[in-house]
This record gives sequence, structure tokens and C-alpha cells, in this order.
Amino acid sequence: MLERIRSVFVVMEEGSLNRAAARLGVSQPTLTRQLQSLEQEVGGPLFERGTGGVRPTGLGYRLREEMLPVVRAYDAAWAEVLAHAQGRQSQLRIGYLGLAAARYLTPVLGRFQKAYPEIKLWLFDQTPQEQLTALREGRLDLALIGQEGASLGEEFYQHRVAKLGVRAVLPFNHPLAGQATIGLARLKGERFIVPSETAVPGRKRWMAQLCRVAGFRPQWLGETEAVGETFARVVAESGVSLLPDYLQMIPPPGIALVPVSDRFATWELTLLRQRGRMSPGCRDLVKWIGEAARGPG
Amino acid sequence: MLERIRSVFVVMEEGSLNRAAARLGVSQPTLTRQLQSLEQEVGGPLFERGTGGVRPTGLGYRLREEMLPVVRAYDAAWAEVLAHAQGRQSQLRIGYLGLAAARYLTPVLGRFQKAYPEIKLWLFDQTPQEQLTALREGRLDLALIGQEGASLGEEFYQHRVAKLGVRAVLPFNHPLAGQATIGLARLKGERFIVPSETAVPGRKRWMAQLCRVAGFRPQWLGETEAVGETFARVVAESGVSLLPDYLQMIPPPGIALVPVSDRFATWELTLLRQRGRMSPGCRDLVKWIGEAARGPG
DNA sequence: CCGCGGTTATGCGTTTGGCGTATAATCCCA
DNA sequence: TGGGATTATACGCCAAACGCATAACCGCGG
Repeated sequence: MLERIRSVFVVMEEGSLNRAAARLGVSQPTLTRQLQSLEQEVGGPLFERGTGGVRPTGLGYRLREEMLPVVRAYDAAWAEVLAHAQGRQSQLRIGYLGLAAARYLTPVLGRFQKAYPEIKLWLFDQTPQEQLTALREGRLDLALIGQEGASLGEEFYQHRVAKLGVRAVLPFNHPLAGQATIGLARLKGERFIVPSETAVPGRKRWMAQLCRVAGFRPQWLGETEAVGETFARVVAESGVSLLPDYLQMIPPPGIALVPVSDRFATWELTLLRQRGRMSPGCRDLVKWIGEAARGPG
Repeated sequence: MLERIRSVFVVMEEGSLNRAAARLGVSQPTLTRQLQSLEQEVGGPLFERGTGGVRPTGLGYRLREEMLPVVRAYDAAWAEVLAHAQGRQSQLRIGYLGLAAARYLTPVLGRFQKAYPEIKLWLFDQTPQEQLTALREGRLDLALIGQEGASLGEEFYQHRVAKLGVRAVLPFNHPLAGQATIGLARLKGERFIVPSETAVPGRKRWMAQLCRVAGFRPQWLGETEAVGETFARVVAESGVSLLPDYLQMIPPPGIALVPVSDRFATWELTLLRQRGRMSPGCRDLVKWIGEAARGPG
């Protein structure tokens, strides 16, 4: 059908079925029939036939006006898809959690841009849930996400980047706030602030699992939509929370971040990507992020 | 090809070739082969096949991201074309010469909007040349244009709207400026200002023709790009010009518009439209403009 | 351990839609 | 009144696409 429409453009340029057919590499009767079938589908004549050639009708002009940008967009989109298929990716879109970026993502970006100057990097600071839907909609090529993505191993490929420790989030005046490290069991009886399932899917399950191993069942004080809100409610409502130990993270005022000493208290930083072959640029980026995370850590 | 791409969307929604084939009304083997052929053209797999269904690859997601807006645009454009073919035009775009509009176009617009409230009228104040190219590109449905369009009867349909007289454009201090009417022959020896061929195609030929019938050959003083420029140069360089007798036209300062008395000195106001069937709205508009022009005139 | 229900892939015969060649019908112009 | 254009039609052929039947594979549960 698109080819028929393209033919219409050529016929309008040439003003003659003969010449248009020559340009299109088909015979004149074929072009005539193509046009007839298209006109039947549209429901009106696109050209007035004469002995000196063909002249567009208003409908023909209208069709070109409406369809020309569509055909151009189609060609551009098709070229993009072909480029992607051949690994000649022109862009790489990475979703990340603001907290994790500075330590694991930033150091690699300079190196990547030097090695692949032709690839434009897009960075999106998004919640894990946003990253997942963006991955599903194809708006993202990579997602730097936490352990919560483990359950999505079916849906996406995952690369383990680093295994982090855990820090307890305590209000500054909490009795344990001054400790260098604490065992998770000492948080028994505390009431936990947890991100909502829509904001950070799986986080609640992860925290519950840790508490279970530590020997108690956590009581939930409430759910939040952003990490800043978590901090605020920990302070305001004397709750506690658990957070992956992103290195170099500065605790906000009123908050103490105390490392959890238990060996089992870990959190996997994983990189999710869509199924299928990786382009060389993407492969290197994944590799380097892994090195940067494991090397100095 | 577009149908293949649509199929990809459905398969991504369903996650299963079986269900997608059912929704698409084709057999599963057919859908499998369609997908295979599309993947071969793209140059990479769009889905990973598993025993539990299919999962999109990055390439598949990318294809949907690129092609979904294209397909939507295609559908919208197609609907527009179909509507146009059935005469259910949602808009009517009219080009007009500023000078002629007030007298012939404005009175009809109110009536038209009452009769066809669902049709959006677009009015474009353009030079005749601009109107012609706009007609050719399908950006205009009607063009209110002068006799210069007569030579284009091959290319477009024309409706004679009115036959106007002619006025001589004279500087205010010209010896003939005070006359009630003049014969064209008295302009012999004057030097004429004429719009350029690109601004008002055919106008120069029309003026030459009138002068020839009046018994002399005009001398050209220069060409202008707009009617305001014509007035300015008539005053500044003591030239003369000829203008269709748009009724109710107010002469600008320094200019006298003297009616030409010769019977042959006429100018046809014509309405050009693209070839092919007219929608009812367009037909009425053309009819009413003609009535408005002939009735009181 | 085996079979059942689910998946996708493949082979085969048929159909149909589209193409090209040859030809007709028409018009403009010399 | 022909010659050189034009577009439309008739006919035969072929290839692409479809559906049916079946193969191959997987997971799960008895």
C-alpha cells in the first residue's frame, strides 16, 4: 500500500503514467492497475486521465499533502530500525537511580564518550518502576536498578554489577545512631518506612526478607514515593528504614546511616537490558560499569 | 509491510503468536512466517521465541517505538483522505487577493458558516502566484484569482465569478487624474508599472493586450512585487498602471483611480479549483460567491 | 517417568493477486 | 489523414502468501 502511495507521488511529479512507470521500474499497465486499485480503495479518482498525460484531482493533491510526511517519517523510522539492527546505534538511553549514579555511572561516561564519540548518551534519573516501564516501551536501552529487578529475569537480561552492603536509616536521636555498625536484629520492634511498590518494586519484599533472616517480622509504618520522603518520615515519625550502601552517600541532616554488619545483608546492583543482541557500544558500557563497580569497591 | 508492522504491535501486546494470530484473524503459521520475513528484512530478531510465548528483543521494542507514531499518522492521514473522497471535507482552504476579498468573499463567509458549521474555513491572503503553487501542492482548495488563471484552464477547473471594469492608476497630479472616465488610448506614450510575472502571472500580458487593442504598445517602466509598491512607484516615478475595478476600493493618497471607459477593457474574476469532484460545501461556496458577485454588481 | 496442554516452526498443496506482453481505443498535431 | 503520443484492457504466467497438518520442544502434574 505504501508503495502505491509512493507511486502516486512519482506520477504527480512526472504527469505521465508512462514516464512514471519507467522511473519506478514497472510497466505502464502495471502502474495503471496499481493506481486503479488505490483509487478504488480511496473511493474517488486521484487523477484525471487525458491523452496528454494525467492531472491530479483535488483528491490526489490532498493525498499527497497528507501522505508525503507520513512516508518520509516511515522512511526515517525504518532507517533507524535498520541502524539499530546492525548495531550502529546512534544513541544509548540509560535509566538510573539518582543515588547510585555518582558512584557507578559517572566515572564510566567520560571513557565511553571517548571510545564512542558518535553515540549520544541519554541519562534519565528515574525510579525503578519508571525505568521498567520505559524499558518495556523501548524508551530505554539500559536500566541501572537494584535487586528488585531479579524477579524480571524472565523479561529482561540482567547483569550483576556489584554487591553492596546495607545501611540502616535512623533518626539522629535514635539510641543506635551513634554505633559504628549494628546487627539487623537490633531493629526488631522498630517500625519501618518503605518505598511503595509502584515507586521501587520489590524493595518491601527485600526488606521483609532481610528482617526474616534476622529473626523478626518488621512492622510497617508507611509507604513513600521517593527517597527524600523516606528520610523525612524517618525523622518526623521516628521510623527506620534500610537502604543499599551506595558509597560516598552523604546522609541528610537529622539522619544517621549506620552500616549493617550481618553478612547476609546485601543488595545487588544490577543492570537490566532488553533481550537480544547487544551493540558493541552497549556491550562495552555494560562491561565498564561492572569493572568500575567491582574494581575499587 | 505496514500490516507486518501492525502485527508486531499485536504480538507484543499478546506475548504469544497464537493469541495474536487469533486477534489478527490469520493462522499461526502465517503469522510466524510474516514475522520471519520482517525479521529478515530488518536484519535481526524482533522476538525471542520460547515455549511460553515470545518476548520482544531490544530491536522489537525499538521498532515499536519508531513505528507506532508512524502507523498512527498513517491511519489519521488515510482517514482524512477517505473523508475528502466522500465529500465529508473537514476544512476548506481559500486563497484570495487582499484587494478582492472584501467585496466578493467576506459577504459569503457568514452564510457559509451557518450552512456548514462543521467545516473550518481557512483564508489565505496570497499573491496569485502563491495561490497557484499552493493549489499545486494541495495546500489550497480554492483560489480567487484573476484572468491570469485563464491560461491554467488545463491545469485547474475555473469558474467565472464576475467581469469587472478597469481603472487607470494615475499619480494625483496627472493631467487626466481629474476625469470621470478616460479612454485607454489616452495613456499612449505613458510609461507603465506592472507587477512582476512571479507575483501576478499573466498580468503583464493582460495589460499589453489591452493596450494593443487600444492601438498602442505600452512602454514598461518597471516591475513590482506588490500592489502597494505599484502605487508607490506610480507616484514616485510618474508612471501609470491598470488595475481591475474592485468595487469599493479606496485609492491611497497621491493616487487617482480613473475608470477606463472602453468596452473591451474588462477583467475576469475567476475561482480556480482542483480537478475532480467537488464536495457539497465547496460547490455551494462557489455558487454563492458567484451570486454575490453578479447579483449586486 | 510419561503424557497432556501449551508453545513455535516447517512441509505441502492451493489459491490468488500482481506482473509483463500485446493490443485496443483515444487524442493532438502536423 | 496518418504519426506519435497517451491511457486502458485482455490474456497467460508466476511467485508470494495462505491454511492445514504435523513436527519439535517445554513445563507441569499425576
